Amino acid sequence: MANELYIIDGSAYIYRAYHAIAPLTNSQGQYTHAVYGFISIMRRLMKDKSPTHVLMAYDSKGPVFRHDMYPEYKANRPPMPDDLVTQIPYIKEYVKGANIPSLEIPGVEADDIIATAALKYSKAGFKVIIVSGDKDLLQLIDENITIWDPMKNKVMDSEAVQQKYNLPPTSLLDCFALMGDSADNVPGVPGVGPKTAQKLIAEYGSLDGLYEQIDGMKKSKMKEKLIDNKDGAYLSKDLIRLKVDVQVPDDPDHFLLTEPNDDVLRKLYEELEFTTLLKEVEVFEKVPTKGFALVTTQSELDALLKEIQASKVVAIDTETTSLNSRVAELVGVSIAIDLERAWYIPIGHKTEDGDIVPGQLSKDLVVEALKPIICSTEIAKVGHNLKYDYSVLKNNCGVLLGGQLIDTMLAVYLLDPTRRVLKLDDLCKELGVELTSFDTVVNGDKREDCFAYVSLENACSYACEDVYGALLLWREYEPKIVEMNLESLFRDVEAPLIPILADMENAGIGLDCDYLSTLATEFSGKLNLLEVEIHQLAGAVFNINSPSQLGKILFEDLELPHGRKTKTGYSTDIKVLEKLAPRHELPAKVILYRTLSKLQSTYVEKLAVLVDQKSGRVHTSFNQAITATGRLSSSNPNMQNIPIRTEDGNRIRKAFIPAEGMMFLSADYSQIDLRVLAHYSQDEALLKAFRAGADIHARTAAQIFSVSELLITPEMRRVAKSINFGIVYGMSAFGLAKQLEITRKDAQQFIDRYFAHYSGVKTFMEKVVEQAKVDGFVTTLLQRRRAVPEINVKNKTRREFAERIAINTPIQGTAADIIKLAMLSVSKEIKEKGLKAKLLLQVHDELVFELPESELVDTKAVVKIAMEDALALDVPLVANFEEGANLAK
DNA sequence: CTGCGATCTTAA
DNA sequence: TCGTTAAGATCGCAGC
Repeated sequence: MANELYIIDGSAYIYRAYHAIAPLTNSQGQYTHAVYGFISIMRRLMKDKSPTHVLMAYDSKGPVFRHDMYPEYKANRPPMPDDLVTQIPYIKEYVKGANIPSLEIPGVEADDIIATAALKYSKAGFKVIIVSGDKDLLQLIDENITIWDPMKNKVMDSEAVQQKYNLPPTSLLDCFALMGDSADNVPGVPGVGPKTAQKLIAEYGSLDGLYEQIDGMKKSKMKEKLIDNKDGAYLSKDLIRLKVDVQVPDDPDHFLLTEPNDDVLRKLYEELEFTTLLKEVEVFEKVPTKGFALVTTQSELDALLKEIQASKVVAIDTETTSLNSRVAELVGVSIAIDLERAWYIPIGHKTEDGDIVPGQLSKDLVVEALKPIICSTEIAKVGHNLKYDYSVLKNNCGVLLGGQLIDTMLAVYLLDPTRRVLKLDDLCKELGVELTSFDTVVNGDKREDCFAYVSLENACSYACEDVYGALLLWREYEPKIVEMNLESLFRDVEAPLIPILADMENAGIGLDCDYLSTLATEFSGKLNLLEVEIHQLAGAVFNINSPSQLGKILFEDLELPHGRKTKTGYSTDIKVLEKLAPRHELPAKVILYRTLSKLQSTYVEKLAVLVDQKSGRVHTSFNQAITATGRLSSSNPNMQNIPIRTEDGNRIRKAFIPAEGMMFLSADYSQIDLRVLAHYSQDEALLKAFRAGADIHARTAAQIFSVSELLITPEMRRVAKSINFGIVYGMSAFGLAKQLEITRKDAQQFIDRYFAHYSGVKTFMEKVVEQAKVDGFVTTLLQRRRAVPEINVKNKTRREFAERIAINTPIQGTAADIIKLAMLSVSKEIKEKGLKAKLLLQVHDELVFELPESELVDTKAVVKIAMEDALALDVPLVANFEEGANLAK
């Protein structure tokens, strides 16, 4: 394959970057947007094309030879704006630092350098790609020279030119000469635009041809103009013609692209404050591996134990054969006592043949020896995602990880619950330390138990790096946790929750697979029928699951009135379909199809796949470091959104069954969000309502409709319920109107009446927002914190969103705090009272237990107290119970 | 083939 | 523009 040379129209892209990006400055007031834009374009070129040879061509400063020919050349161009002038040196510095070869030649323009170079090096055997959007360069195109415009991502070759201009590239010069160029003040022939010029050159072949035969042209205004402006046309041709004999190096390898000079770039990015770019040229510290040791003999193990004895805090990490902690087998354990000393104890490393790698201590021996440390309540354990290690040690080794659990993943989550980056190696990178990645150490091995095949030495450095990394993170985060008042939440709530969540995951929940498969058969039968009916009604076969195809059928083929539009087309959501249902049978069927197919794919089919064949149960994952408010989340499967509102949904709930002799007990908090709101706001009416044990929705309805609570209709209660929920989310009149399908005016009236009665709520909301504007964050009752960075921005939409976050997070987050406290308390009580009840699920305001039927009364009493006394608010907390042989309501 | 955004639906 | 927090199925496009 021929070598490729990319020639970049540097000056043009400087201007483009300048205009494309909104003004931006560093803290010193230096404008930086053109630099940033230019660098972005170049980086995209480097990334997308990975060029080997590159030439950056610049215009020269001052007049060029064309000014000698025609003093008015480019005379109408305004001078370069001052805020761009000051950015040029930075751009040139970047090009130098990136080691992009460049040329700037006095008296000629970038186009001339490009033309000369393109011809010269294409003759030398290069494929030349000119990076430019300038049409004047199109005249250079031949079989070895193309032009690529990265902004439009369009490649121009001879064929593309022919298509656009109906002329070969060689005729373009003559064509452009007739047209002239107002931007460059090139006169051309007045009255001749692109269409006429193309036609003339196509007809006469060239400018010379045109003027040779001009006498034969039939008399017209155009003919006169052409004759009158012959000089202008030829002058224009000379101006547009590119110089092809400027001085450029003979050896094309002059333009070999070499590795960028990170020191230069770092200095530049630092000065301009390009933080994202800075990350890429950061220098990472190497992990000091001197203190890492492999433990393969009894005496080494003894020595290790002796060293640990004096430690109050150790970092620990398990290496295993699986990400699933219920089947994972221990391959090795690493332990660190400080940033200088770490050990790796290999146990289950295998050869490719599956034989045990010789020289490893036995698992039983190691577990027995480490047990006093692992289980010790006196030694705190540092680790990243300790829930996993807790489970592995319990399931695979029969030991309980004890002592304070210092989970660095939870620490960083509490410091910023909105952050998405939680992986150990990424977090270490932020601190300037690069750990060996898992992929590197297993060398791309895709087997699930790949770590077992890693050599002892490589495993040692990898595993020791992990415990080192966890210690490093804790050294960084601990002072911040203290400083931000998060210590108690971390130590007394999140950390002790780890084993509880691990136990819930390990317990799983029983599934009636036979029942589930009859359900699957029934649903798929119904879906097939519906599919046929829908296709018949539509008069076409299409994918019902595709909103775009469905939209086309409904609103184009059937010509039904469309509602809301989305970014990509017509909306076909449930609201739209319900509106259409009275007009046509099809949307009604689609609603049925959608709900059933959702149940089928998300629940019926997924649960059957996820059921553990060994236990007959599904084991969800409870994620403790995901949500912005402090709630848990659940995945694989999500046990927090099992359907409940519809009959078919409830049939899915029936598939969950307790073990033999056991039953389910579900306990849910009554109106926990509104009770938290009452506590926060100290609103008299709200406090009174909850203290009186009132039906809060009915009471709200009585207020906003000004009638006795006894006369409240279900419809009135529904409206009140919507408002009560909406309040917690910071809803507007618009939102309420949409929800209730009433006018905005009516909605506003409801809201006004609500706030008139619950005036303390309004004050509370205003205060929270006001405080957030000062602090930049909000907190829950247990000091959980969430930053609200956009609370003071100019953009109204974003600011109002931040305000709603500021209102909702303390409420939702405090409710999350409370149920976490309840989980801790209930687990402790169950253990102390020797009850057999097991906590299986948490669904934000609900706890689900599995327990022996014989212990129902006792367990209920324990759960009630644990939940209702979880935290003392200024209103009572109330838990309600449901029991049964499945999860149906 | 993989990743990702958009749309839609499920829950509290 | 317009109601918070999640998970996940599916489509359809962009890029490899």
